[in-house]
Amino acid sequence: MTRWLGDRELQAWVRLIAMTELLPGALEQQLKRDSDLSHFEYYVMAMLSEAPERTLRMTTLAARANATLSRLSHVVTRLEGRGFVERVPCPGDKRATNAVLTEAGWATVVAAAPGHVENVRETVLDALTDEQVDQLSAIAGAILTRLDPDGVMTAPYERARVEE
Amino acid sequence: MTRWLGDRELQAWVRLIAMTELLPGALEQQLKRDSDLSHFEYYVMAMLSEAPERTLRMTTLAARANATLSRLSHVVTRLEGRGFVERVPCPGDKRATNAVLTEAGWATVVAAAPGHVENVRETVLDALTDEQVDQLSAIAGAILTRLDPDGVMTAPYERARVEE
DNA sequence: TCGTCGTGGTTGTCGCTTCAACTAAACCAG
DNA sequence: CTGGTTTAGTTGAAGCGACAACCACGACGA
Repeated sequence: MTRWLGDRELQAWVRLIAMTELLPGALEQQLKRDSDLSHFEYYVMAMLSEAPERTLRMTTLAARANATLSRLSHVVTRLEGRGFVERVPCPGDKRATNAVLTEAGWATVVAAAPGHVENVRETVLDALTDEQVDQLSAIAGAILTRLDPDGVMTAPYERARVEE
Repeated sequence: MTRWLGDRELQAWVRLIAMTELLPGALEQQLKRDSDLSHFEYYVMAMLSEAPERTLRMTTLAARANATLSRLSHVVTRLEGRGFVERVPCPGDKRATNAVLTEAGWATVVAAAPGHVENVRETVLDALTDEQVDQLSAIAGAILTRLDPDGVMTAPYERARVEE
């Protein structure tokens, strides 16, 4: 016997769906327009920009960006073509590949960041009270526990950040 | 001067991103596996199943499913090929097309629904307290105000629902 | 040191979404 | 009722992601 959704559950659910459907588009659009990057490309480069040496193993980077290795590989190929990232064979393990953010890539992320952050503020954070921001954090955290039990994706942010 | 994100804001943001990245995949996977439908296909058919006569104008349906007309058109073409939906010229306005859910389509949604709802419960609702469900509703509502000011997408659900 | 299994990564193909162009019908001004 | 604009929808090409097949290297037991 199925437990159907009550009114409040249904409302929360429908809104969540609508949000997850709409939000990516909004981010995508701004980044594409202002910096000619997809959100995923931006995110990948952002992860690299914060890594020591601006370098990360493909596998690690994939986990951080929550992508399959395949997806990442394709994207890195494109980013490499645009001169934003470089592939460097990993010394020590010859199977492995390191992705390194180039100077041009760094400049691109740095240029894209303010607009992106501004967009995030406008569409999400500024719409919420401080209290709601914390609630959202807790809620998303709880859901992620189901979705991504190992917390691979958010792990690097769980600790306090030093700076941007 | 950019207002960077504080720790709590950053945490909420990263988690939100992770969630919006992971959630669609989780839904997709279950529906694909159990009913051979994409979430979007399911949603389109679900909208039709609740409409009077199981019929909706393409434009209306697109708004309800938060899709472009183009995307919807392609999907309806595929669903038509599988015998789940039929296109019927709209009497009254010869420009318009009505999409109608067939008997087979109806049967398919009805069969898919319980598993889908169960999945939604498991991955989202059961992870939250009753209080959090309401908070989520409010938060998503606030964000949607920015994302979709006219509330086209969620409108049909804003009023109390009769049943599933 | 050889065979086997597991890991890290790449590549090709297919399906879906987006975008731009296009058709056709309705509306409307004069 | 004529020409221009808006609305409704379709279509084809192009790009991206998922999946599966694949290769290369490393680890490990015999």
